[in-house]
Amino acid sequence: MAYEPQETAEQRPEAAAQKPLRADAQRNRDRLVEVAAVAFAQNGVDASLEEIARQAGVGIGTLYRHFPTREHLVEIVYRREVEGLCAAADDLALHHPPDVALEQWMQRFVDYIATKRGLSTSLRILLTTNSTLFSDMSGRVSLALRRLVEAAVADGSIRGDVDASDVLHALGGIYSAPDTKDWRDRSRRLVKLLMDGLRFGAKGR
Amino acid sequence: MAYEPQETAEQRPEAAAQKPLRADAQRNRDRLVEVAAVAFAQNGVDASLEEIARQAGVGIGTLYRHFPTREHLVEIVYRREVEGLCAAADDLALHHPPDVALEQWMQRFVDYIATKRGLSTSLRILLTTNSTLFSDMSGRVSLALRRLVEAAVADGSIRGDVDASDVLHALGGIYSAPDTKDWRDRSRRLVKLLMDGLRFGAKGR
DNA sequence: GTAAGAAACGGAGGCGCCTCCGTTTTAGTG
DNA sequence: CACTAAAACGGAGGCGCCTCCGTTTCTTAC
Repeated sequence: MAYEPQETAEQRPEAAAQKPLRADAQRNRDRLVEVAAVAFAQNGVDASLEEIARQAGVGIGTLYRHFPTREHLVEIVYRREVEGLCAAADDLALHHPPDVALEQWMQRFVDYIATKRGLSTSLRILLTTNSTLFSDMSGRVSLALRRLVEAAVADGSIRGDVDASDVLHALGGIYSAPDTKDWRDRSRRLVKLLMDGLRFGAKGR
Repeated sequence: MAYEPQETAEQRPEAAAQKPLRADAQRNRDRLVEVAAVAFAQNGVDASLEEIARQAGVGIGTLYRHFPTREHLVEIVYRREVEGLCAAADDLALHHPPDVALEQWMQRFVDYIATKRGLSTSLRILLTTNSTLFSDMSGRVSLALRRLVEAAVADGSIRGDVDASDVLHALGGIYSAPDTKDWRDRSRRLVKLLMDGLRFGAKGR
């Protein structure tokens, strides 16, 4: 049960430390993940693995060598998307005023959730089976959000009496909203509304 | 969300009220459930449905007509087994002194849990998806146990300062015990131990 | 009985899963 | 370069899933 979270990947022999892949292997692996991301978003996690292999231009054997089970592949795709989402936060912060960056990031968050709605069952299984994954990922997301919010507060473009967890909480409504046709539009409106609320009462109004 | 638990099956048009099956259909359905119970216990819930159909002497199409998905079949089997377990309580109560009836029933409970250990993942999914099923079934079990315990207490063959929930709680250890080879023996010993504790301090000691 | 319609049957067919292993590609080494 | 071992590839094959629809069996009414 004891676990030493400080040690680095190199020191842990069992995970993530594996030697660099051969060039062709790396190439194929990347393509598989890329194709899988699209396929899962389009057809849900039950998308045909054979089809994914075909579209990536590799044999089904190759897919299974890289990802022994469907869940492995789903997990990798999920991690990659969360990382993309967090990276976008930094990127937006560089190229926009803080409040705009925050708003755009939240819109991206909506898009991200949108692709995950079909996957809910399977993701839930994955996340209950592998709770490390969950805390890992939600930690990253809230960290990214925190930076955006704090920058916007510091800059005076949104009100000072809120923090990241308030905003995340407000975004929570997106999850629970019914799965209707207009879910996406509704969510976008919610983000706009939220931003108006955040901007109102800012120092510089 | 509102739900009216008092209404009978006949009054609810959508469920369980369906007209009696044709004789051959009923026969086949029963055989399928019976075979499936054995197959699931032996090979887990991933047992081949084609094999089940074959062993029941029907075509795969027949199986799918009766049970549109694997989960349907698993649910029916599960319900049937819980009902069998509860019925056994009444039966044992008729043919044995109360304390013996209780002990034997607990041993049967161990057997029942034993068959469910392989199914845990799939059952968990089923039970989280369909929480009615869960409360339904655990309600029945604790009711059956309550009758046994109360009879034994009334009769003076076990001590009077316990109730059904105490006993159920004590049995809880069975679940969490590690899944070793000797799990069953260990659990049987646990039941014997528990019974000794219950008999000790009874009026008639 | 028997005739007719309804209900149920069953298995072929098409697809996806995953394993296994003969073939090909890569990355070192002289 | 040329050679070789190791790594990676890929797809055939065997199995299970599930649907679809032509065939069989049951039930009801005469």
